[in-house]
Formats: sequence, C-alpha cells, structure tokens
Amino acid sequence: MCDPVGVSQPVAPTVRARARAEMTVQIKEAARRRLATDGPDLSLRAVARDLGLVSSAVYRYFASRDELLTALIIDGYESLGEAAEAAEAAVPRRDVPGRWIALGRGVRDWALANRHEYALLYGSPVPGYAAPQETTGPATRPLLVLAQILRDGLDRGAITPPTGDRIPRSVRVDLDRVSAVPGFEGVPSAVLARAMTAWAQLFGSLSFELFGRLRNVVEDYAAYFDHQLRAMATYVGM
Amino acid sequence: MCDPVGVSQPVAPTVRARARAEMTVQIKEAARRRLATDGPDLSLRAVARDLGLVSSAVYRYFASRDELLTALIIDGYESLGEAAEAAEAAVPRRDVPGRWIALGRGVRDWALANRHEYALLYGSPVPGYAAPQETTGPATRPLLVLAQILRDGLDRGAITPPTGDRIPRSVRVDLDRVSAVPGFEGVPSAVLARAMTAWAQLFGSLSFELFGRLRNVVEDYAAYFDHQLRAMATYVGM
DNA sequence: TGACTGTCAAGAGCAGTGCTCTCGATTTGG
DNA sequence: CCAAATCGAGAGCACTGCTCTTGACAGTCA
Repeated sequence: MCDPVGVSQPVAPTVRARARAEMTVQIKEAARRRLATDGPDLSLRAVARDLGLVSSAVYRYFASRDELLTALIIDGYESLGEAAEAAEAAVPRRDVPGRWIALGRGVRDWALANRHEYALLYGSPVPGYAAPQETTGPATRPLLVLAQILRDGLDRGAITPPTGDRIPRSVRVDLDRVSAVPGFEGVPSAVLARAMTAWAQLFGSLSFELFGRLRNVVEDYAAYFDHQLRAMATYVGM
Repeated sequence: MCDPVGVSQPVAPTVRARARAEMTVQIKEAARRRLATDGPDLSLRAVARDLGLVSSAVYRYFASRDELLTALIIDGYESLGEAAEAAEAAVPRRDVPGRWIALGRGVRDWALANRHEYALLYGSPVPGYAAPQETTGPATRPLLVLAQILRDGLDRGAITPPTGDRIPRSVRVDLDRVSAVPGFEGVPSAVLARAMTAWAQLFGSLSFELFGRLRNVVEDYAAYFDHQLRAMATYVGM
C-alpha cells in the first residue's frame, strides 16, 4: 500500500514495518521451539503464550495455523538445503562419492538435530493440511545438491553410467522430464534412475531410524547409515 | 476374571461378553472409516457419534484415544502382512525375484487402498503417541515374508550372495543380531545388508509417492515403482 | 496542532476436542 | 433373589483453532 511502484525493499522501512517483520520471525522461532519440545501438533495458543501474546494477536501475522506451518516448512527446506550444501561443499571437488556421502550425512545430521521439523517435511502430511504450491520450490533445494554432484561427477568422468539397465518406456518418459529440470540437464536417464532410487533409499532409511522402526534392530545407526550411503554410491556408478 | 484357568475360548461366552467383543470391533471399524475419510487426526467423539454413542461410552472399550490407535495399528500390520503374504503366495515358488516383486506390489497396493492407515504405520509418529511394545510383534509380519523369500531363494540357489561388499565391524554386529531373529536364520550378512537396503528403498519410494513428494515428477507411479523393485531384486542378487 | 486512517493487542465467545466423574439401568454369578 | 459388576448417558473441565469487537497507538495529511 505504501509502495505503489512495487520496489519496497530498498526504501526506508517504517518503524511499524520493521516491528512487524521482527515479530513474524519471533513467532516462527517460538513455533519452532514448541515444535522441538511438544512435538508435531503445533498449538498456536501455546506459541502466543510463549511470547506473552494473546492467541488472536498471532492472527495479525499468520492468517491461520496452516499458514504458520507452511512458513515453518519453507524455512525447514531452506535450512536443510543449506546444511546439505555446506556439508557437500566441505569435501574436495574431485572426491565425487565422498561428496555424495557428505550430502547424505549432512541430511541425516540435520534431521537428527531437527527431528520434528524433519517429520514435518518428510513424514506423513499434517492432518487437514495440504502443502501448498509455494513449498515445492524450496523443497527441491536439497535435491539440487544431488543434481550438481551428478553433473559434476559425469563431467569429471568420476561417474560411469550403468549399462544394461532395461528401463520401460513410461519410466523413461518420466526420467526425461526430470532431465529437463534446471540443474539436472544432461544427466543420462540410466544415472538418473539409479540416483532417484538412492535418494528414496536415503530418506527411507532415515525415516526408519527417526520414526523408531529400527529400534532393537540396529545399534550403531551412524555406521549403518554410512554403509548404505557407500553402497548407494557404488550403485549409481561413483 | 471369569476364567481362572486361562482357557476362555471354548466356554460359553456370556451375552455381555459377546456384545462387548462385537462392540469393540464395531468401534474399530468406525474408527477405520473415519480415518479413511477425515484423515489421520482421529476424533474419538466423531467415532462415538457414528455409532450413536456418547463419547464417554467409548472409554468402556478403550482406555484412551491412544489405545484405540494402538489397536488400529496392530490390526493394520496384520492386514498389511496378510496382503503381502497373499501377493507373494500367488507366484510360483521357483520365481524368486518374481516373489519379491509381488511382495513389493502387494505392499504398495495395500498402501494405496489404505493410505491413512499406511501413514499411521510408516509415517511420522502421531503427536504425543509413542508406539507401545505390543505393536512391534505384528510390525515384523510383513518383514517375515521377505525373510522367507531370502531363505528359500538361498536354498534354491536362486540368490547369489554378493561378494566384495566391505561391511564395517559394527554393522556386521547388527546384521548378525538380525540373523539370529527367527525367520532370518542362515541368511548371510552380505545378503541381509542388501535386502535391508532394498526394504528401506521400497518404503522410501512408497512414502514419496503417498506423501506427494513425487507430484509433478513421476506420472506412471506403478511403472516407476515396478522398475525400482526389479532393480532392487538384481541388487540383492536375485 | 488536530483530525483521520490504518494497525495493533486484548478479550469474549463459538464449536470442537480428550478425558473424568457421577448416576441410573441392566446383566451376571453366587 | 440379591449383591456385584458392567453398561450408556450426561455434565463438566481444560484445552484447541478461529472470529469478532473494542480500545489504544502510530503515521500522515490539512
């Protein structure tokens, strides 16, 4: 309203605007804390209480509980993506399987440190909540790290595309569509197919661990996870 | 109480006992219906209303909402296990990879037909709810189908254990413990490791599909899932 | 300076939830 | 036949997400 031109960023933000922005992040932070302690069923009233607010006041900043959840989910993807990027970046470029393993470890470490947020992102969808379109963008950020490893690994000749995989036509069509996504250009479908399998394996294993499905089965989760990461690295041809 | 000897089945069940048993299953059925339509946040009051009951009456049969959920989870594992067994049993014994693929398809078909129940079993744990010990038994039932395929496949020589997999000591310890579980006896750790990887892959891929993580990415889910099942079959040496 | 406009937090209130307790009615077993 | 156990109904508590109204404040234009 106070910005008819549409470029609101650089012009001096009013006192109110800045207070509003700060309050918005404070609410999100309090919500994240609640999420970490109380679990996934986020109580808007509890968040308000933590901030010394009345529940209705929160609605000045988020139109509904779902909108707050959406904001948390988006932030979560960004946070996970950042952690994944950082973990991968710490490995020498030429060590392609090492970069994949670092990516996997980074995802796992983040998930362990933010269990409930992980559940929010990769667990079963929240009751009445349907993830809106705006979350799909940030959601691909961790995947783009994988894409970069694949492309760079192929360029370096550090990934030898598997041969002899019979891929049905309809699967190939889907794979080709993925190959067209920015970031994945040029990845042959044979590699892409195996990489997507490995990606699902990673999150399947991680969900097993975090959701307690391996209790009394696996003791040394880190070693078990690492072993699967290595196995998947050779599986995709690294 | 009315059966100090411990063999209650054959003696004539009183009218009340039979009414109680029937009411218990009716509550579970109504709850399952609610789960299918309304989603995972089961409302005990809604279930009661569906049965023309008052909410407090339900507490005569289930001490809490969590206990009702537990009952549903146990039934769910049994139901999934049954479906998996049936699917696997329909394939000729000698077709070992076919049996694995049938098992995977059976799991997927069940999950598609019971999406919310699948989320209850393999999604993020329900808020305050911690799956009690009594669920761990039924939870292994689908896994036992896999175990039987592995053992039978090895006996028939239809599974060639992979060689050259370097397995760290701590992982081997965990695998050996699994090998000791009834049903898994005699499965070499090299096969077991890959089979557990494939198992996580299966559920990872299925969760991706059911929780909408592959929307706008994969079109022909069935073909994609099948392809991964075949890939994992050769991966474990079938 | 004074009025006006948009924003804010507070509070009451609605419909829903899980769960507990009490109270009659009914069935069961001695 | 009677006491004990079991059942459903109802009221009630503390909690939830959300809506609406009210009064206070900040920013701006005359």
